[in-house]
Amino acid sequence: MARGKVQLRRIENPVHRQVTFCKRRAGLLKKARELSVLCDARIGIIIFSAHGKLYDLATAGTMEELIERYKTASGEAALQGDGGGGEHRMDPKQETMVLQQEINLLQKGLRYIYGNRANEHMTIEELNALERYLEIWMYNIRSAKEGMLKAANEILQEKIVEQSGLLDVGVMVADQQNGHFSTVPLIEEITNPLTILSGYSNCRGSEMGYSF
Amino acid sequence: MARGKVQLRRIENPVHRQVTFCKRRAGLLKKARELSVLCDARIGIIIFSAHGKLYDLATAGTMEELIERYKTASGEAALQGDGGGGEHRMDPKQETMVLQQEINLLQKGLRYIYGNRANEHMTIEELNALERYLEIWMYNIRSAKEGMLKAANEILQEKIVEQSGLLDVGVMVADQQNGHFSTVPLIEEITNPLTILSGYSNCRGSEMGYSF
DNA sequence: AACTATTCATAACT
DNA sequence: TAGTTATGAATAGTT
Repeated sequence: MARGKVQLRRIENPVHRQVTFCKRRAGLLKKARELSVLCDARIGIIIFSAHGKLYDLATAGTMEELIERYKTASGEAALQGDGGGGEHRMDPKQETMVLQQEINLLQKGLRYIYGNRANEHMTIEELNALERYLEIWMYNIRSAKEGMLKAANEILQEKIVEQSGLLDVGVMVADQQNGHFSTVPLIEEITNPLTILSGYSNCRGSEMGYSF
Repeated sequence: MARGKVQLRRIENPVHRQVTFCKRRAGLLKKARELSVLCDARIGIIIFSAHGKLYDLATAGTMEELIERYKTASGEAALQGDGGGGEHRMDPKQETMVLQQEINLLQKGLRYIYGNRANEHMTIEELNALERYLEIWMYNIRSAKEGMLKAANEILQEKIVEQSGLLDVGVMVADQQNGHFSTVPLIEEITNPLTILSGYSNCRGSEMGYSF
């Protein structure tokens, strides 16, 4: 790649080969980290040198998690046959894996926050991932509450349509703007399960115009 | 790398992110193949896109073989397994109880958000509690990140105390407004002291005495 | 998908 | 083993 075009075959000189291995290995891992950050991907790399030494990288969580997820994801549509790549879709098993990964991260986060930070180390990457989860959660939960509020108001509206009027609805709306609305009285009045639909989303809050 | 230096953080524009993901993924796999050939190495790469699609590469044999070899080489000291437990070095049992409660709620929340909402009912009280947890978490995580940034800045400050100074503060401010800052590469690339922002907006932390 | 202007990675050299 | 440099590669923005 410099001072002479590279020949795509094994470097015979052991010294050159070793030097190139170190340099290119570093370059490869750097590229992987960049790709992971830039494009929000999770990447695991396993490198065995010619002499059998292991070098690895896992940009999110642990290599074990990635391997587990890989097995799940590849096990389904393992009929690609090119041995060098393929694409797969999310399926229930894989989603379960993602879920478990998130739970692990959340538990780790809990220990980190409430426990001794000296005993629980989180990388900045894990913290960023956790923060992203939280943003998504926050959005979903607020959407769910909003939906509940809407449903509750409709029910209340029905119940009191022939009675005194719409006074309490205004209160509820005002509370909604605050991000909260009073719960216990509301819960006592709502007797049916509220199924909320806010749209399952992979989006993060910032992309949805939601500012936390 | 071309027509403008790359910013080492997540590409917000989804189209750009997708295009970059494709290009860089191809580049990464090419680099891996080259390294494998040139230096006689065995390389496995697992990539999960942000949307969960799997892309992989195994330069020798199968990925399964590489994984097996990885597990052997990485040592059997891998003792995992804290799935659902509050195994905790911290003594206060009460804290463990609280922790377990939170985990249960969080798991329920995950199932609720990602799973079938018809199978998982959450009361509005639970949603509110979850929201409060998330707010507290968000605060703690951002505090942790801030602390890391601060520590990194102090180290950087020491290293360059006799050098130029305060030029690139704007960059980090922008990053913080975005809620993210890039991680390892950042520390390597930022050569100026960085100013930390304190205080967060749009969050309620009244229970903790935080004003953000 | 194809095309550059640039930046980046690195082979050879020191 | 580490640092420098000339050069080839990768790729961000654009068409």
